[in-house]
Amino acid sequence: MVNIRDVAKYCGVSAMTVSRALNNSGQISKETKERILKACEELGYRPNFAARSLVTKKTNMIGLIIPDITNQYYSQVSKGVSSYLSLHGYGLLLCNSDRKKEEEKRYLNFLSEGRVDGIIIFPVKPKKEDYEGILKEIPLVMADNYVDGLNANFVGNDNYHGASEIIRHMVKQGFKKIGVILGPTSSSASNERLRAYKDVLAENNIEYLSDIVLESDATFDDGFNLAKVLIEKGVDSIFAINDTVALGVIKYCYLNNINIPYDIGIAGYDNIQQSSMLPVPLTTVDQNGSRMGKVVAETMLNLLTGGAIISKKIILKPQLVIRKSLRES
Amino acid sequence: MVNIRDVAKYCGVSAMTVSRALNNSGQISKETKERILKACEELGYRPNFAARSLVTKKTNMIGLIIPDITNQYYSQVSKGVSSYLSLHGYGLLLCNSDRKKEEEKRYLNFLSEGRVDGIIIFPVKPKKEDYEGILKEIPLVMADNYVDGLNANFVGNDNYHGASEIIRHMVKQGFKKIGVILGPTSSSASNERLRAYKDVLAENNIEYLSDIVLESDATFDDGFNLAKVLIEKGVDSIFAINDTVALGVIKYCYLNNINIPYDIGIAGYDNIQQSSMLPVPLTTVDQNGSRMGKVVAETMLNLLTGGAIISKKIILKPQLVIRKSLRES
DNA sequence: GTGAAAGCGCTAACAA
DNA sequence: TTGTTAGCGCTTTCAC
Repeated sequence: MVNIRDVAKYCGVSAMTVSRALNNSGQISKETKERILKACEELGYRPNFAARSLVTKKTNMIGLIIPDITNQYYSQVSKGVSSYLSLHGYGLLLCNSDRKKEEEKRYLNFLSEGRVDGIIIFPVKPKKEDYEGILKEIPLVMADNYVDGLNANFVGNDNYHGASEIIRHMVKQGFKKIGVILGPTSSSASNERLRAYKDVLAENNIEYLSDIVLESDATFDDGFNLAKVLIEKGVDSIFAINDTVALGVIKYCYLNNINIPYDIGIAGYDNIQQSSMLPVPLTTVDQNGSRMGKVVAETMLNLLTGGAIISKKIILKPQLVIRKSLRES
Repeated sequence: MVNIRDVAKYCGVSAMTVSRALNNSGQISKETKERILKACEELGYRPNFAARSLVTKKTNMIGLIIPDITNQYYSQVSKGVSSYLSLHGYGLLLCNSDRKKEEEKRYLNFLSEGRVDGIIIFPVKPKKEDYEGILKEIPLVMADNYVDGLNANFVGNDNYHGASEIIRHMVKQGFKKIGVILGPTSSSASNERLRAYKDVLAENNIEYLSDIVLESDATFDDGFNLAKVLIEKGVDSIFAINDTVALGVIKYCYLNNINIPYDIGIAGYDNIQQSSMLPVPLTTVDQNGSRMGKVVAETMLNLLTGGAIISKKIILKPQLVIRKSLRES
């Protein structure tokens, strides 16, 4: 592997001059610069990342920890992050926590060896103490699940708003016994949506029944399995914590000849691409993962460059997407 | 940031001894080792990645270049790669080329600064000369699109086999004028499937009509737009290069009240999760992205550890998944 | 079983 | 405008 000194020797200059040519730093005559750049081409010189980052203390890398890359919301987030970073000369170190706390911890450890300049995390069942240590060591942006009392930058979706909108729509469509499939209790997103659910029921004088509000790990299989439970309890509709769960519910209905939306109404959350192409298109809430990705990456880079941070807490407004799974209006 | 010398001083030993304790290398008494490890805990010491990799010339990082992370096949591949790497102490540097050649090149450059120990690439419109240079510098595993004459490790899906199976099934179901939406001409996957298409038609004495075989960039929108073109040409069925394209076709049919499978038969490729949950479930070919991810990562690590490589060219067999979009058997 | 010296490839700071 | 020196934090080599 050819190094900076080989180039220097080849050009009859010092290593420092080559470094300057490559980094546009300091004063350097146009001719020598061009000569050096040409030599780098010819010799196939590539600056050594480790050496550079050892001295500059910068990696131009950002770590992204997400629960599940095969979930479309997160893949959109990843794409948004990736595009924004790439545009600004940064690389992405992707960590798929698989919704496991231990994996998340392992990755946090892995990243904290100085592999990245900052960490963006979409945490699973977050607790304050999990992130207090790392927060002192490396810039951190948290997303989706707010951790109370943690002085970290946060970008969230307005879950209360999104859920209120869709539940209100459900009530307006005439549904009265609305079953819910939540995410884990430690998920603030899930809790906010539950709060909205309760408030909208109260607004409409509908009794809250805790036995038709179920907790889950927010997977497709959970949707499939819990649909059975809820339907046996006589709900007239189901609000799923995300579209993937809703797809599980829909699969159950499909296999059991339960008509959507007349036997049962279904509402999702996320607006994944396929939601619009179902037998009965899914009414859902669009969180715009790609926008989230961009914003979270932008926040990170602002943090790194010390640029003005408008707010330590950014809340994005999701949008209700009305389709046919809650009957026609 | 606390470094190895701080730990050494704290323990009253040399930096070297600390290094040994951390790496299980060389001889070291059990007591000192434990004492040092405990001190590392206490001081919150984290080994510096850059310094370590500067001397060892290892990063424990693998770069993955894929066309589009929001495509489910690639997100499954990514998950497969990620899990396997994580299991073996490696990290994943994800590069989303966005199906753009220039992005791919930029990433290749970025990675070749010694940021990773090896590169796994799912190339877009690959040409031999694009990879000859990089191949000399860093271990490379190519996937999906074979590049003729390039002496690189390759993992592919048997596209000829997969396409033959599904086209044969189409013919058996009575379809005679089968329109095709291909990927780019430079994609060997696409070309192999086209070859299978031609061979199966010939086998069955069906004339090959080049005007119902269209090229595309393999996106959802391409499926939607080209469906119109093909249907106006009077095809009785469409074989889409992937499920995403097929979903585009299905959306077109849905919006135009064209009945699947009676007005038109649809076949996809990839078996993404949602294919089974469509109004009319999609007959497709399962490439098992997660298995592909695992195999490609395994090949990479074998390459790095110099372990026996069974073959430089691994071909995985995909599986025909029969559902209802080509009528019931 | 442990330590001292050297150096990985680069850039910051200062000197010329 | 260019060069010299030093050192980033670690491991390799060799000596004890």
